[in-house]
Order: sequence, then structure tokens, then C-alpha cells
Amino acid sequence: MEPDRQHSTSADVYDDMRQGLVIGRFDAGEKLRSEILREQYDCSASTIREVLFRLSCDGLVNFIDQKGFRVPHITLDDLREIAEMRIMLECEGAARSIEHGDIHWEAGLTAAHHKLRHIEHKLRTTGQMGSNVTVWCAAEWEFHRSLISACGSEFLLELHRNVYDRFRLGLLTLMKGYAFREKGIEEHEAILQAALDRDPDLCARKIRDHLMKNLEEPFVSQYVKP
Amino acid sequence: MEPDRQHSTSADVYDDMRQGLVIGRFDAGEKLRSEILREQYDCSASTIREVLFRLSCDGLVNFIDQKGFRVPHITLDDLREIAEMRIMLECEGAARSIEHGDIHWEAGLTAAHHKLRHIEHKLRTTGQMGSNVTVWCAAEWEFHRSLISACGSEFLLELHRNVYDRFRLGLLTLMKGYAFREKGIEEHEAILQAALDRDPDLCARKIRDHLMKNLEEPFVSQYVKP
DNA sequence: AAATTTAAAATTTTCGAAAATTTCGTGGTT
DNA sequence: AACCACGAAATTTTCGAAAATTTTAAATTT
Repeated sequence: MEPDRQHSTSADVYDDMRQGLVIGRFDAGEKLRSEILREQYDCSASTIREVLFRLSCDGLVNFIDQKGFRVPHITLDDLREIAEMRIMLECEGAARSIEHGDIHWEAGLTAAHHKLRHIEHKLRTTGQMGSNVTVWCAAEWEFHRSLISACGSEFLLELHRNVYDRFRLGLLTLMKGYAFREKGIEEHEAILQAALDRDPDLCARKIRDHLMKNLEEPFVSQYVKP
Repeated sequence: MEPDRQHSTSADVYDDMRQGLVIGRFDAGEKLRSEILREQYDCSASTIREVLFRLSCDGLVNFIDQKGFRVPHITLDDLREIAEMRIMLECEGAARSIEHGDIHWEAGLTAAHHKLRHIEHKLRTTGQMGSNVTVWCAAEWEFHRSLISACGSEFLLELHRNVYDRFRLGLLTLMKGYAFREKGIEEHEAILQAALDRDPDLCARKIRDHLMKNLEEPFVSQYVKP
């Protein structure tokens, strides 16, 4: 997973670090020393600095002048604010998609849900996190993204991507574990159903419900960091 | 205004370029060559690169791998999307501020409006743009920011800052001139009134009205670029 | 004349080291 | 023992140049 002993380009490092942050490879408040990262990725300090700057603009890393970069220390209150914004964007995006989405949108959404459902059942029955978590993260993202993908606004999608990642980062650093909850399976199902039934208000309620439950129960997760 | 013949720090360059972008110093689609900028600001290419990356994360500059940086070419449709998002965030922020804002919020908002009103009357009577535009830009930002400042969510404020800047950049590059409209004076007044009257719905309508008028009339402005 | 190839120029990207700044530990003073 | 000053170590920031890539222009071919 960590590109070691191999020259890495700026884009490589960016993608891997972003992935790492959103998947919980780092601790909250952890300092990201360019010297250390430079060794791990086998590249120059400038490349690392560049990547960290990009991540800090994404809100995934904190930058303080002359003091370097750190994984943000997100409080529960911060996460609530982030959740509120995500609810706002996702409900709006879903409502617009429900209004404008064609058969293509329905098909994509159904497919994304199918994949998500598959990996979630696997996680529930086996309890094996490990590399499955990476798959789950990708699937969860794809589902929520599909839901709003027909909203007709690239800008809304861009903002949502940003908020989604920050929500996930906050959740992971706060609960110090994985963000998968068994209850999420039914919640995703309910969101899908409301969307396919073209009921924007119900869909909004289900989205809010889903995100809020993530916030309420993050500390009862039975799964711990590897 | 341009720090020439003087060593510039990363922060200096960032602030100046951001200002320049939001004030219309650059053309849409214009390429931002690091070599040229390096000379203007008298610093190294890395410093320029770093600044451009930060600006690209703010959405104020486009970055394409191996192809460098450009001022984004924002279409009218893009601007409409940005406006919709700004309306969404600003209405939500205003509603929350109206609900939670104390006397301090009212005082700050009134003060910001007073300053804005002053410069807008000056612009209307003298018609002198020049350096006044910089003052007006700052005042307009302060007013809209004050409006939502008591919303209780740092995250909402951060998103709004981003969207506000991109709206302004889009408006300027599209109309190739200044974004000041005389009608804006009354629109700002109406927003202030609705906020002080603690009427969130009316306030939302006035905000939408204000931003939409900006979109409808950007091409009739009698003012041109210097 | 249009299209493709080739070579030169310009630009972006990466690097390693020097310069500036902060952090940390030591020793001395109140 | 708490506080401050000092200097060494670690870290961040900037730099100028080398390496890689793209763009431009000219030359050749179809």
C-alpha cells in the first residue's frame, strides 16, 4: 500500500496520502514531517510540501506557517457542522437528481448500491476488516456520489466531494477505527428506495437519518484500528 | 500594488494574487507562467508554484498536470451553479444568524452595511472606479460575511468564503469589468432590513433576488477595465 | 497544399542543498 | 523549584539548477 523503494510522482503521493487520510492511516493531530514522508515515498521535500499544500486546501491537512503540517484534530462539534453541511448538499443534490435524473441515473445508482450491499454483507458476516475496508470506502463513496450525480451542477458535486472526505476523515480520527456500521445497510437501502420512488422529502429524511446515526454511534463500534 | 523589486514571501504572493484574481487583474483563461510571476515578485519558482497550488485548491486557478496554471474560464452556466450554491449557503447562514445572533451580531452587521452604503454612494455619484473598487470589494465581502457570521458554524463560513470568491471571480472574468451595480445599494438595504426584522424567509428571498440580479445584468455595466 | 516527422525552444517538475525559523535541552540565576 | 537565557538540533522555507515534458517551428513526406 505504501509506495516504498520506488520513485513517486507528485500525483502518486497525493492520491496515496489522500486515500490514507480518508481511510484512517493517520492519527488525529499527528504531525506530518516532510523529511519522514520524503523517505517513505522516495522523493524530494518539495514534492511532499506540494502534496501537503494541496491536501491542506482540501481541508484534509492543517497548515500553519513556519510550523508545518498536521492531521486536523476534529472535535465532535466540528464533525456535527460538517455533517450538517453534507446533509444540506446531499439532500439538495438528491432532490435535483430525483427531478432530473433519467434511466441512466437510476441504473448507475442501483449498480452502486448493489456493490455496496455486497461488500457490507461480507463485512457483517465475516467481520473481517483488513483490506475490505478500502473496498467498502470506495463503494460507500460511489453510492452517495451516484445519488446526487444527476443534479446537473458540477459545482455542487465538487463541494460535496470535499465535504464527504472531510466528514469521513473526522469520523475516523474521532472514533479511531473504521466507520462501517451494520445498521448502515438498512439505511442505505432506505435512501435508495426513496430515490427510486422519486420522493425527495422522504429521501432527505433518510439521508439526514443516516448521517446523524453515524454521528451518534461512532463510539460503540466494535472494530479497532489495525 | 504589485510588489516589485522586493523579496516576497509565500504569504505575500498568495495574498496579492488572490486579491488580483478577485478584483479582475487577470483575464479569463490567461496562463499564469511561473517564470513571469517569479520575476514580478522576485522570488523562486517554487514559491510561485506553491502559491498557485494553494489558489487552485481555492478554485481560483486551474491546474492541469504538466500543463501549468490558468485563470479559470468560467461560463455563464458555471456562474449560475456557483450562484445557486452561494444562495444556498448564504440563506442558511443568514437564517441561523437571525435565530441565534445577539446584539453584537446586529451591531457588526449594521456597521458593515454603513461602510458599504458609504462607498456605494460615493461610487454612484462620482462614477470614479479606480482604487475605490478595492474598497468596495472589501466592504461588500464584509457585509455578506457579517450577515451569516452568527450562524455558529465555522465550517459553513469557510465554505461560504470559498464560494463567494469564486462567484466574484466568475462575475469579473465574464463581464470583463467591475461588479458594482447601482441597484445593489437598495438590494443590500433590503437584505439588512429583513435580517434586523428577524425574518429569515424574507431575507432569503432578498438574498436570492440580489445574487440573481447580479447574474442577469452583468453585461450592461457601463464600467470597463482600466 | 495538407499531414507527419524532427529538432529546437519554452515550460513545467523535481531535486539537493543553503538559509531562515522554530523547538528542545542545558545551564545559570532568582 | 521555578524562571529565563543561551546554544544546539531539528524542521521549515527558499533557492537555483538539472531533468523531464510539452509547445512551437521548420523540414520532410504524402
